[in-house]
Amino acid sequence: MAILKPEFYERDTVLVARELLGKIFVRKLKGEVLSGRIVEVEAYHQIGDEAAHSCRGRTGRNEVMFRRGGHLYVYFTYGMHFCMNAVTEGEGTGAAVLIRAIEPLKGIETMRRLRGTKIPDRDLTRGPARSCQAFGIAREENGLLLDGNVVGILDADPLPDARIGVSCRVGIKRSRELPWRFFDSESDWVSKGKPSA
DNA sequence: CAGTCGATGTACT
DNA sequence: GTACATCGACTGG
Repeated sequence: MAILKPEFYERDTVLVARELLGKIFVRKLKGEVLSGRIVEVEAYHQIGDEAAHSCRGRTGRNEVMFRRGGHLYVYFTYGMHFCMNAVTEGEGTGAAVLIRAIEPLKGIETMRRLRGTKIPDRDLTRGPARSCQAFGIAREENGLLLDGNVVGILDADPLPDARIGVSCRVGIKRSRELPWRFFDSESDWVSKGKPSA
């Protein structure tokens, strides 16, 4: 399967979020390929979404979120964690899809090493900050293109609609009512985070 | 199993 | 100061 091109990301953010389920996130780290299946995502948008980092306009922190679709937006939060997003829509829009959980496929030994030995395999990637740590995603990866050079997402068969779970987003207070979290309802790797509404 | 709570840096009021 | 797109250790049942 091929790496998803910018045209995939430059569409409606909620649509892109749904279609990212089942696709394969790949990350090259020191010559090794880490990969996994995306099983949980959330959409964020500057317009009508008070929870998005972009909701009050462009700043130094969220600058990448305003680039054209197909970039990787990584941010630091809670003093110790990173989360990663795929930027969507066109230049200047300020929208992205948060990758909340991934089912590990390749490079599990490396993920175990990056996450720490006492972590059960089940918790390697079950959550946005855990996924970043398992794939070695941090500040240096912010702003990279998802072109497969260092990071990228491989196309795969779409999930049937009946298999896609929908809920409100996790860990936010503003715009909590938006049903913009999507997950593979048959996956054991979806995070345990509780929707905020 | 569920609930609570501290850690810890950055952005923003 | 305060909030934060979280996690892991700890508690009690």
